[in-house]
Parts: sequence; structure tokens; C-alpha cells
Amino acid sequence: MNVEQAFGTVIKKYRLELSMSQEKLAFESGLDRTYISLLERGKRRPTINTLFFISQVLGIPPHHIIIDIEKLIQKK
Amino acid sequence: MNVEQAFGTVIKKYRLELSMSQEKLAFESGLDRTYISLLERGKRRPTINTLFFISQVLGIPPHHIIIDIEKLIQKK
DNA sequence: ATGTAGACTTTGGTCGACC
DNA sequence: GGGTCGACCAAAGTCTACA
Repeated sequence: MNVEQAFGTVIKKYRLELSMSQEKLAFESGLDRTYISLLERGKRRPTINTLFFISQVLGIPPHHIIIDIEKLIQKK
Repeated sequence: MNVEQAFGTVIKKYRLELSMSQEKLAFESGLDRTYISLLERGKRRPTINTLFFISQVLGIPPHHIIIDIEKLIQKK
């Protein structure tokens, strides 16, 4: 599993835990809804700024998301 | 202080601790030397993939760099 | 509420050269 | 060894629309 796929998996997991829609996550983070869709499916590589925007809305510290990514790509 | 400035500050700190040149960091991480220069001066926003490449070469876990960034932008 | 597609703008990232 | 500039190409991110 690569970094962008892991990122998508992780933010989707946290988004669903909050029962939040892609639409709301997009709006609150100032990004486009279709872009959130692309991110969750591992089709885009976010900048670290985008990471910070999204994690802020999810209420998760950015480094926590990175730790999850590290674990996912470790597992292959 | 913004995210990209913090990123530049942090990777420069770790690079200097290793007494590594920008040239070597660039080569080992598969990036361009001038781009490392831009990053350290906060002129570019790296993707998370770039974060992983660079942190690998620096021997620092990616989330550790993110923690440092969080602290720096907190302090203003 | 989400996936996809196409056209679009902006910025990440490369490369050669010079100081 | 590092900053900068200009030109360039690839990819981030937007927007409209339809299923």
C-alpha cells in the first residue's frame, strides 16, 4: 500500500467515525467535494497544508494521521 | 509561522544535525537540489509523499517531523 | 451523498545556468 | 555549498454536470 492510498483510508475512517459527509468535510476544510472523493480513493497526493486543513476539521492532530499512514504502509 | 515555513525550518535543523549538504539530501531522496533549497526557505508546500521521502533520508519518522511543525506553528 | 469525467487554473517539482 | 532566476512539465486542486 502506498502513501496516498493509506492517507485516503485513514481520513475516510475518521470521517465515518464522526458520521460526517464528504460534502461537509470539504466545506469545513475549504476544499472541493470531488477532491475529497479523489483523496479518499488514493487518486491524489495532498500537500502537508491540505493534511493540516483536513485533520483540523476531523479533530485529529496531523501527526496522528501520519502515524496511521506509517502503520498502514508498513503492513504492506 | 505557517506550515511550509515550519517544514523548512524543521528539515533544515535535522539536515544540519547530520552535517548533510542540501545536495546529498536531494540526491538521496530523489529530489532536485534547488527544490530542497526552496523547501527549506518555505517557498514550496511538499506533498505527503515528499515528506516521507525526505524523512526517510533524515532517519526521522515522518510523524516526528509533523509534531515539530505542530509545535512551531503553535508558538506563532 | 458519492464516483466519475472533462476542462480548467495553480502550484509542485525539474533542469540549466550563474553568482 | 547554497540562493536565485527563468523556462518548463507534471500534478494538485476547482468547477460543472451527470449517473
